[in-house]
Amino acid sequence: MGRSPCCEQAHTNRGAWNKEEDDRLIAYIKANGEGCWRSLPKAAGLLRCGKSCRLRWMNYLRPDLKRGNFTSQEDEIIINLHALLGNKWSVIAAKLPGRTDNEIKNHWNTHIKRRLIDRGLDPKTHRPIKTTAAAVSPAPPPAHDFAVVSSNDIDAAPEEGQSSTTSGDVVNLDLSISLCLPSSRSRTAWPEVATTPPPPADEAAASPTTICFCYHLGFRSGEVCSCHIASSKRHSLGLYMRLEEGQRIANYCVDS
DNA sequence: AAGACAATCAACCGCGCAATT
DNA sequence: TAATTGCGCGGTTGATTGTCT
Repeated sequence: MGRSPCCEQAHTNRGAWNKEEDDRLIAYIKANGEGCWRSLPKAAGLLRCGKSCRLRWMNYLRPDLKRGNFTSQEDEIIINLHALLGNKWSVIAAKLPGRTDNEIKNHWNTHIKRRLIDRGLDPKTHRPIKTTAAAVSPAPPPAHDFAVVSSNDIDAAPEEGQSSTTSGDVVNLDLSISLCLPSSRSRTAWPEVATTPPPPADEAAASPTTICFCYHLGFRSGEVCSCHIASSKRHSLGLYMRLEEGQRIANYCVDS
């Protein structure tokens, strides 16, 4: 199955956007809203492909975007969500109002990743980096290979202004988070927590193997997953997570 | 002052998926 | 059912800016 190019490359501008192009795009979307990106450039009088227009709007021109440096609180949220979700930048961005997936991805790659390495943590798995002996041992289990955590293992929430992850050996997670399978719209496999297909909603609510992150991350039903378990039932579910030896869990709530 | 190098981030690319034809 | 289209995502690139020597 062939795939046609998204636009007529020969007749489109590329590279950095200029002020006039930005103004045209803003004016058009203000007047007409976000519609069909493919037809937008022509309608707006832009020599850009629709994809480029969408990217420019989403990542730079949207009025609700928050510019400027990431706060330490935002960093913590990113780290926690990345530990749970991996490189699901769009999902992470959905929990940080005013931030885009591209911005978060760049911030991760340029700042946070290095900071984790400096702390001796593998930025992919969020676990302590093993020394040479580990190089010849089998690959470590995936970051999302979870086990049940008893509530007795939970530390109190960190004091205000105190970052539990900065202590190095504390895993900073929202223990009210649970996980469900991704929606059919999701692009790639989600962390392999639930290993069986999702049971019907009623059954799922009672099953300890069917848990939903998304609800507790503040997403509405069906927003990022296909789970429709009644919200009242989801609250009774717990977090399943594997701990490395010596690791502790600090209670941390993503929703402020 | 100038060149080399590193860091940053906007923009591009290719792909997967769902919807449409 | 297969082909096509459009959107959105994650990974990567490259231009710009900052810092060091």
